Amino acid sequence: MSKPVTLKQIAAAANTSVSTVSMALSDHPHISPVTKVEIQKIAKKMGYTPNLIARKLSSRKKRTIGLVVPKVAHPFLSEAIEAIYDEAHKQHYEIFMMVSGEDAALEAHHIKTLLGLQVDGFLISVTEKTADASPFEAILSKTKKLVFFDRIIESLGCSSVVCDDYQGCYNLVSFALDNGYTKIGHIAGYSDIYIGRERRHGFERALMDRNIPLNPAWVVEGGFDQSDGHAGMMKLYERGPLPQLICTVSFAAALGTLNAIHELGLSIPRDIDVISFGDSPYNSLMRPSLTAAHLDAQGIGRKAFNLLIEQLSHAEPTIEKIIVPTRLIIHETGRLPSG
Amino acid sequence: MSKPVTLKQIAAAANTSVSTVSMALSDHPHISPVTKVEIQKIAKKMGYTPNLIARKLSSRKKRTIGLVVPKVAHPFLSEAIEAIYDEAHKQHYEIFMMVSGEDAALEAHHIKTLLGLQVDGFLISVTEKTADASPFEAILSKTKKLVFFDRIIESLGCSSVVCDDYQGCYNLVSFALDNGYTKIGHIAGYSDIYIGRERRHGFERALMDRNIPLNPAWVVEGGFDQSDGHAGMMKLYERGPLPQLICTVSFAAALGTLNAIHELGLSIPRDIDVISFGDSPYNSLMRPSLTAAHLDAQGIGRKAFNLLIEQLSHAEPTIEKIIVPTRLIIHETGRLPSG
DNA sequence: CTGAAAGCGCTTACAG
DNA sequence: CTGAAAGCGCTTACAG
Repeated sequence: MSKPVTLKQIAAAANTSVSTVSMALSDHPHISPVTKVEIQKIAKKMGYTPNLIARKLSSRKKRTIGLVVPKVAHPFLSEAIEAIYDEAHKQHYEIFMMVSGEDAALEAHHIKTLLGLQVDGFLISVTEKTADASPFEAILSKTKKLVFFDRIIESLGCSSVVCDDYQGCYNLVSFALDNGYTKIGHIAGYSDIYIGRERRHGFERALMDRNIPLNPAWVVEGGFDQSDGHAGMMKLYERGPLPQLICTVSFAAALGTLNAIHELGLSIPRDIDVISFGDSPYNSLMRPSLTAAHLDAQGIGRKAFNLLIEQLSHAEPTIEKIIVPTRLIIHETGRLPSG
Repeated sequence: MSKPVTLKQIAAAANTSVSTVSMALSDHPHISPVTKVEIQKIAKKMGYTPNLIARKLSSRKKRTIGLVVPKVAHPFLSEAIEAIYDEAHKQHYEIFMMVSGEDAALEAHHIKTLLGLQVDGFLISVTEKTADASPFEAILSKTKKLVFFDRIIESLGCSSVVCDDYQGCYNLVSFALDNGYTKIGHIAGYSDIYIGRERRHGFERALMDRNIPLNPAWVVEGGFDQSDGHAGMMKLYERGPLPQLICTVSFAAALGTLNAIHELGLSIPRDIDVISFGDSPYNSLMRPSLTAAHLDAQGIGRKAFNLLIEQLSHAEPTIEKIIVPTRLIIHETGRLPSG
């Protein structure tokens, strides 16, 4: 490493002091235009790159926020992350992102690191397994701001931005009911996870509101992944008479469900039909394409960032929960009840 | 912000000096076990979190690498990013990631920021539009290490990790040829972009090696996105007699091509068939599922990281280019030539 | 084994 | 308008 150029060296070259150079380079009003131009020219010629680490240490403002996510290669999260980065750049903030890999211990470790990196605030989407709230309490106890997005910890009473799991699933199932379906099942997530519970409630409420009995044998919990959808479908099949239609808790679960349907030699919509909470850009290319509730990942990312920035300006902690509606995407499925 | 606890405060509480506390906390051999335990206990009780910014400034080792990517919500990149983060964590490195959003000016700006953040080295996948090599030369001129992955700048003669675009496309097209196809078209990227050129060469060479004439009317360049695939297919249709099969330059382009085929009322494989350079987890769910060349995004990310780390240990710059083979995924398409 | 001191590269009052 | 000085919180030789 050839040593980088420092203010000191520029000061020597310009025959002036470090503080003058510092002020000149940051366009401080106390410095005369002439010397400013002069110094800036010299700095450029010497190939000066300010040491941001030193700047962060000595100045009050950090303009950095810590982002902790469970995954990156994930249809929802990758979009939310991109939106957060974009929004941060527009507002001249830096993002330090850490990836927990669905590992709660690693998540806690990353929070500690980010705290050490002196971020102004946190944007966090928790692990599937996060149970211990103490890492988050540590953030709050240092009076740093924290906004959860998508995956939250309810017990903490923090600000958060989530999609409307309950209403979105309610609307999705209602669409099928409006089209004449009555026997509807649910391949669900876990009820001890917020989004799983909310979606399931939406499903149940849609049936209740139309006085349609809920058949417990048609509801199976198991997770949010493709393999969980596959396992769920297999379990429903084993249990006996199938419902007419299944609402899956995620798009990935829908894919697994479709795979299972395929393997079982069943056909859609004759034997069974599928609608999905969660959409994908690939959906419209699939045969059949699935009627689905679309989550606004970018909107959630943007809103989470802006909510955090807003809270940064208030000294007293305020709690705000933003619920972003889902959008019903009507495709081929969910429309033709099989007699 | 309640001020964070510092070494100074711990030293006061422990009735000792800052340097002793510093050494005790970092388990330095010069400190007696008794005081170490004592100090560590006090530090814990006071809720000490080391200021990593200060540590980075005063110590030689940074163990931080800068990652610059054009996008995050991208099937290949999101996987590569995740693998890089994972590998970095395993080797106790931190990643500072910046997203250029396919904007070359922003990319240059991010590089400057990362340089200011004193990263040890760079992992970069360039923008589609990156033409000016000077930001990268600036990195090299500061004798920092730089490894390109996936999207590279050839003229720079840098270390890089890419997939085998040429051979992968060659193998993919050869598969169709082996199955009896002879009239094959190519919806290509751009030839002024490395991957576009390489894939096109692979396509052409596969035909040449079997003495099959190349019909220039069946090759259309236009880009790598879904919309480009759609436009490409439309253009081919307008030009007159279609080939039997089209090899697309990317999976996204394949999706666009399929959409266009659908709109045109054509059927697969009767009227036209499609194979794709680039795969997707959704592929197997599609009807038809596409025979495709699979890119090992995780492998490329991991190899790029490890190559950079290896180079960090050598003082003299060494140039190494790693080419990761693609894997042929045989699905429904590319197998049944229509008479 | 412990501590005083210098230094990392910058910013920011404070004098002049 | 310019500069000397203190300080950000740590690490690292160097004495003792």
